[in-house]
Amino acid sequence: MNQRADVVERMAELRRRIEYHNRRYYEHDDPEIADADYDRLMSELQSLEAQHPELADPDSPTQQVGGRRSEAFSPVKHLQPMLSLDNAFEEDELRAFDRRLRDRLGHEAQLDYHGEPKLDGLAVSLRYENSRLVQAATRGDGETGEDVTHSVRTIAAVPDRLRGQDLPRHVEIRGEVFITHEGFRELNAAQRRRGEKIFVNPRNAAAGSVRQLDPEIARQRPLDMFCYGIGAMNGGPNFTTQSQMLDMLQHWGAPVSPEGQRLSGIEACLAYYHDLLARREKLAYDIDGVVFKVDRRDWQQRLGQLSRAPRWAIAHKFPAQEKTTVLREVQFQVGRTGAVTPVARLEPVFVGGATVSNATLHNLDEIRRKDIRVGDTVIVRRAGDVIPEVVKVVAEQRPADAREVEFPEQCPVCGSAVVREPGEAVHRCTGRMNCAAQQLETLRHFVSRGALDIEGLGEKNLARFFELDWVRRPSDIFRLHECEEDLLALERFGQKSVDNLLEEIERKRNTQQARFIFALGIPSVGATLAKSLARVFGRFERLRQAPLPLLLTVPDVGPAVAGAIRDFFMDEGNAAELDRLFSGERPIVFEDAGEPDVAWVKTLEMTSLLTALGVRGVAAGAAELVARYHPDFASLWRDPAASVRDEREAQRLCEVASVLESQGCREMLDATEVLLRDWGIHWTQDRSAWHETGQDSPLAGKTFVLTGALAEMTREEAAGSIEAAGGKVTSSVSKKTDFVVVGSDPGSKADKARKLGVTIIDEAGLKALLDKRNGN
DNA sequence: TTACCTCGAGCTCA
DNA sequence: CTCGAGGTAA
Repeated sequence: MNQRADVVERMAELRRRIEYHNRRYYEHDDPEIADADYDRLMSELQSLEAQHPELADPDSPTQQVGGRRSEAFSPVKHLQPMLSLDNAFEEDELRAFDRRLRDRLGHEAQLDYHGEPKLDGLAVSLRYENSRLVQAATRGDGETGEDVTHSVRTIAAVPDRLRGQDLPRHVEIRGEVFITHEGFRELNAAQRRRGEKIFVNPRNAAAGSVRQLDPEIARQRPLDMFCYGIGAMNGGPNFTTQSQMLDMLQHWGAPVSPEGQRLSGIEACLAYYHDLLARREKLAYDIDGVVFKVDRRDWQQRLGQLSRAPRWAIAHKFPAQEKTTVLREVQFQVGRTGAVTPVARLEPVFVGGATVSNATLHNLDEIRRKDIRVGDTVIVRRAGDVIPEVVKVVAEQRPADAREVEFPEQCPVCGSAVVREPGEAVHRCTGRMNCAAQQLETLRHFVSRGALDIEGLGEKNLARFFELDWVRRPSDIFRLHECEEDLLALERFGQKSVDNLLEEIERKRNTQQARFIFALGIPSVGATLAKSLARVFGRFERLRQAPLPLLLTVPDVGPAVAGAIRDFFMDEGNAAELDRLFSGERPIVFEDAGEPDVAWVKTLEMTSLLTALGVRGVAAGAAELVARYHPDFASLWRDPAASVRDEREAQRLCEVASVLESQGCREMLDATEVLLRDWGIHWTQDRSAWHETGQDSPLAGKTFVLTGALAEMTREEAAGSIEAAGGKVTSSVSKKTDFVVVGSDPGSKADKARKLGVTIIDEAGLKALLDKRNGN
């Protein structure tokens, strides 16, 4: 069977040739063959590998990420998510960070940190496999970014291959791509010479360059990079500190900031911060703060991370740049829900890398608090990275004719009364769908991305159609085809545009219920809640008909939200609009009209059964629980072995029990108690509370006193956990107290505990106790 | 909120 | 060539 040997040989040859051409391309920027020929080699190899899976090889070039011409901007999943950093703006916050860490680590002496400047560029993750750069990706949402290999590869500072021995099989190196001041000046000079666009700041120039499609343009741009961390890594050397890791990166040939320093203790960090702040102007590139990381890796690991940022690092931001400018006017914008927002129109001023001409003033209280008047000279900054903010008024420069801001009593758009609900900061226009602003905003929301997502119906076009009276409410969108002629007559609307738009609208007649519910723009119903409403009710019509108590059974729906939903559907205008959307020749059609959630149906049954039995006021959660796990309601009371799966559920069962108690349903109450006891829970009538009586809990029967603020939970939460574990929480320390849990800033209870010789533990100690009990 | 890139399509002039 | 839309980043 010579054929097989031939195949093996051909595959080896293909792999060799592809690797050779990869080297020419990647390392020497000097491809020898045309793309098409290269692709032919690649596809032949791919098809051979597909036919002979037993000959596949993980090291084959077909398995390499990035390939030769990875698809520009296609999504890339980071092997390890790219986290963001927690920010500190004041010294206090930095000190609090240090304190938090030392408490958590139980480390009284000072901590070693690694400090480095926080560059103002864009974050990029480089992926090296077998020492070769195979892929570069932007940060994206932290999980998934965009493939920018084609342009990042052209950055001189980014090595195509890592040097040295003991390299990892693969590694993600994280860093910041930026442009120096000098590079920026030269780039703009060149742009001007060529009559091309001038960039407003180095950051945008860098970001723009990285997202150039043509790598040759990127190559002309003075992009630079500093690396500061490692994501996923497989193999390679061990390192025990952040500083060591950076040394290692440098050793591999990756660019690392020369400003990085190891710092002992938080005072050294502050000194470092002030030093860099003073030298900020003299640095070759823009920085917007300093990053501090716990130097020891094992401590980093012990500290772990929160949802979005590691606990062991923080960015100490420089104060935002501020400028003064003149407030020309205050205008009032009316939003979708009628909220009237004051907006400052400012004399344009360049601050923090961008031109600011508008800034929200939030509400009337804010205006009065800052005593902002029209004509005032104000201090403006770009706070928290992006949103412009009027910091304060320069009182000395107030002109004699400065005007106080008068909040309109009538809506500036429709003239309806503007009211302010007691307890709310916002003013609202009462015009509802009679108000053009609210109509237009409603439409904008309806077609927006998370909603029906009608492409081609962007802000500009929508506003045009609105003014022409073609589209005043959502149902009009689906009648646009009736004005096809008029559409064609419009400026910049040819046959193609019209076809595309009408086809898109036609497509979006079919949609999902969650999108549609979100699209309606019911106050406090966002994308997430819309999803759960769709799931729970199964059919839109049921949601529409749902009475208040049913709405309240939905997770995350409380009285306010339930009321808002009810009000929306009760409104006659809304009802008529919905009828229009669902009637006619081609109504809105749901692709996912399904049956309601079984648990929810059971909840309803359960609720009505309890009601029939004369039990009133059963908590929604309890009803939901019972319904979910005991679909045959009656069996619950017959089968005490039925499982209750966790403490929350047990607690809810207790709620049922307390209702049963109050309603005098003795028989059912007894059954409930048996059920709870079976799970090791003792329900006490007097407290309507519950706790575990299990013997294996170290907390069982112990008495706790809590004092001081806890970092991770409130005292109430801690008390809840202790009771759940069978312990007891009291308010004052006595000889009978077993443990005193001391948080930060403890009161006199800690002293008393010391005097009485009661065991003192901290939050970590308490957690340890609780964990032990959860077993395992 | 602003700045930037890409894409499709219309507009304009040769 | 120019515009609007759509997307991304900070």
